[in-house]
Amino acid sequence: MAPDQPNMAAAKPAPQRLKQRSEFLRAASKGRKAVANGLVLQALRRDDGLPARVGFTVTKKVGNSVVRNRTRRRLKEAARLLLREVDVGSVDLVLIGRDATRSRPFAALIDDIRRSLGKAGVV
RNA sequence: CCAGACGGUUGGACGACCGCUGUCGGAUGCAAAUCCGGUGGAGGAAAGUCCGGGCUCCACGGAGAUACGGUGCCGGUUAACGACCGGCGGGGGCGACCCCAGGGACAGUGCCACAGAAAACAAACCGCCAGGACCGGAUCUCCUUCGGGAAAGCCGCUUCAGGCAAGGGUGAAACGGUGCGGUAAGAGCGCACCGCGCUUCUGGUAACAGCGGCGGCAGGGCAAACCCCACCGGGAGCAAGACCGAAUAGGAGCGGCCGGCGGCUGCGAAAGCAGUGACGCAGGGGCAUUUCCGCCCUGUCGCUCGGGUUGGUCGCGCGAGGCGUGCAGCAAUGUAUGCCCCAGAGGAAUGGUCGUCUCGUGCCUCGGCACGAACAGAACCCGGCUUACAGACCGUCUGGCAAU
Repeated sequence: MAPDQPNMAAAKPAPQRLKQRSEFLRAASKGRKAVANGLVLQALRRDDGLPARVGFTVTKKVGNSVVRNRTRRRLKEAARLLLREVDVGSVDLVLIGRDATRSRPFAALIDDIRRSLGKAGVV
């Protein structure tokens, strides 16, 4: 297990969260949408120079609260790890969990997000 | 050893890396913050939201009545309860044990389908019974003109007015059951036992139980139909509620009162008087404080109405608290004492990934390889109840089998 280089991580903090319902609705109606095996991505470019923000949506259709918690936590962790190395600029991202999000291999899940960002024209 | 009953505990373990959040300490910084280190971070049900409380706001003079809702054997426990514990009664099981919405049906109203004669003033469909009348039959006796006639009891049919409720049949249920006596036939009509009601005595705090006595016997079921009786109960809920922001806020309407200067309107030759709440000034207030500048509001008092409640802080975790031990109690529980501080989010943290082990299932070369890890996620807190739950472990007891 290779220890992290102290100067390489650059102490990039976790991305800000989307919190307002109106922000979610705006991303859904005006943003671009990309569907992958493990998730659905909605992306809305803001062009205001502020850092990217991420929101998560897991509906009750996916399962009970334990299942929904686990689904959202995997998405959250995958997004955190990916956005640490990929700069997406000023954009609002909404990650929507699906049934497969829970069982998808973690590396594949990260790759799903990466390719969805490309499809949505963010990167 | 097998089968079973009851109670309790537990609810995967360890490590590495990368994270989130509360808190403590330190460093940097004017500050906001950032970094480093330590430490805490989901459940037995966190669930359903079915009861009971704390807490908060609203309402409320006392007492009673009524309405509505709830509870309902007895005693105890508890802050309280519809909970719990111990009993009682009824039912089930060979047993350990389990189940029960368990006050009142002589206060009243109502319902009881189908079947059945009848479902609640008691009554009588098929029946059973002695009697009267008519008819028929055989038998005995008497009379005879030998054709037959008379009379008696018996049997049968029909019918009349009665007695009866044993038997049949219907039903979940029909004025208690079995047996013997009794009778025309029967019937608690009489008797014995059982059941039921009342009751002396005994035991028990009580529910109730036991022994005895008396009564031939009250009277169907449903109160989870209304109802009656006893007891209990204000309403809404942390999106409660409080503060900050922004506070002396500010806006609209109505009314009262007052009027520094100018302006405007009316009267007047003028001075002035009256009106007009604002167009300007002065004065006053706010933007943390002082000076200047700037911006905003503004006569004052009262009443009414509407907008704003995307933000921040508190409420918010030392509590009917947890663990251990002693004592009291059959127990629920109480009490004494020692130790401990044990989540606090807010699109909502409590995690993500990988590895080793554990357990389960499947496959087979018997040692590995795959797949899987019960139910389920705090949201103000506490006591219960209910529901979901893979597996593992412990204790007590019952019925068998075997051995001693």
